[in-house]
Amino acid sequence: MTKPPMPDLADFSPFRDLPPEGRRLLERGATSRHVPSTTPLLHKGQKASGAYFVLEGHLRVYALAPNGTEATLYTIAPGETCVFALNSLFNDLLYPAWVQAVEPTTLAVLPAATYRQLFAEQPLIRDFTVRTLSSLVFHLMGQLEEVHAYTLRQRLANLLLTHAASSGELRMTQQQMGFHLGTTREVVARLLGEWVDAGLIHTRRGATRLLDPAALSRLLDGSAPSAD
Amino acid sequence: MTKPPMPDLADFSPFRDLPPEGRRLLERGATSRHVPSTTPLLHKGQKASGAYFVLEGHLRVYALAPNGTEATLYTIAPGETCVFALNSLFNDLLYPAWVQAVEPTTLAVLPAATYRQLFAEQPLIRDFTVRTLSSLVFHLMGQLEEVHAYTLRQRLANLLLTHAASSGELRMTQQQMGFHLGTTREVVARLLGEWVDAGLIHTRRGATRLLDPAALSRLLDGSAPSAD
DNA sequence: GCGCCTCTGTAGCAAATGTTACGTAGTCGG
DNA sequence: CCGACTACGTAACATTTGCTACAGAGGCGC
Repeated sequence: MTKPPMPDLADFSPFRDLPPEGRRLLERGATSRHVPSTTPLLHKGQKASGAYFVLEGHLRVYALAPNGTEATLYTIAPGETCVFALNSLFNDLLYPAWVQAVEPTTLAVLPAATYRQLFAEQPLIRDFTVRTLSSLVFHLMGQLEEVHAYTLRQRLANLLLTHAASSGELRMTQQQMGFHLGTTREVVARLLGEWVDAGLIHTRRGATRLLDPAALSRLLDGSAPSAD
Repeated sequence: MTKPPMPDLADFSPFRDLPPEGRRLLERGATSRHVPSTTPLLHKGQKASGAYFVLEGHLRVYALAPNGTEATLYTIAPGETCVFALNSLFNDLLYPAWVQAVEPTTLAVLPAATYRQLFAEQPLIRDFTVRTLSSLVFHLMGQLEEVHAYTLRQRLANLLLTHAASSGELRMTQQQMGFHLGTTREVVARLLGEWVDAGLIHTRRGATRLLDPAALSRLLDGSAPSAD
């Protein structure tokens, strides 16, 4: 198969709309990098060397517990940036989590100096930066609240409801769901099992189909957890 | 008692170092507001109307679970800003948590328009904003990781170690520790009780004294939890 | 001192979650 | 069809955490 057209950083907002001198900076500084699936990109404690932008694919940012269980903090889709980079760029803080490509991913990397210059000179980049950081704060606060406020059962129901494609099917193994929620496969299987018995969902290898989304939603508030 | 000198926003970094036209903006726009202790400042879902800066006192940002348990997300000390405001300023997102004064607190409030103008015109304010957001992202990621990766026992030990004053004493009721960690007083009492028996700490009304910080630190990694 | 309030210590039970251990079923390549 | 691999189902058990209930102890005002 022929290579699909190589995406370019300059095609993405906000870089697309930069004035000429901004684009010239990009062209001079940006490099591109391809990472195969499941490749770890960044370790906890490592220092990020520049601003990373996802052009194609997906990155996953996750925490890793001493006992080996993972928990997804957030994911980064094409057109978005790894805020860890921004963090390190402006703060000299070490990155507090791990990053991994979940599918073959193309990144653009801007050296810290270039990004800082863009930030100083280009209002578009400033707004983009603040908005990105700000959304992330919002997202993280939501996650943090979720962990404290909801049971695993509720969070799993929420995962199914929010991530199911329009077809009503979530294509994800139970192991992946476990990682996502910071728990183990067995626990996920147990909970899904309950719902299968109750006729709310149907499971098969690698996917879960929602049969009664309304009933799942109801699980989210009522604290009465199981069927009795 | 005579009023202590009223702190002023213009005395704090980065406002202190603004050029004259920046300070003029401040003087015209900033208002000051005093909040007594334990006053709720902001509800979840409310929209923040401006940028808040703490001049005196402390604010606490927390999540509130349906069952009533709280969990501190972060606190805001004098000289710091409520990033929620920044969030709402730039993103039109609703604030995802609650805010409360934990002691009598004086705030400065900058209208959104004023802050946006400062951000656009003053490099100092830009840097301050990004650095603030960025530290918060860092902090929240750390918290999120902590919740997933460590047991309550470890998180409590960590709380004692990191928050104890230089005297080796933490002035906080067990109820407050519970709120902080998102659990209940009884659970805190049980864990502290273990450590009292083991001679690691000494408790009295309203305070906990560390007797053997080294032993507490050791609890943080070894997954062997209790004494046996 | 007395009453009232808040903070602490403790015990026992219930629920949620993690762990261990195995068996089954789908998928793929030969 | 066979073997290997991966994903899933399930059961029993250990641990952790939350919840209820109550008793004692420190502090404070009267």
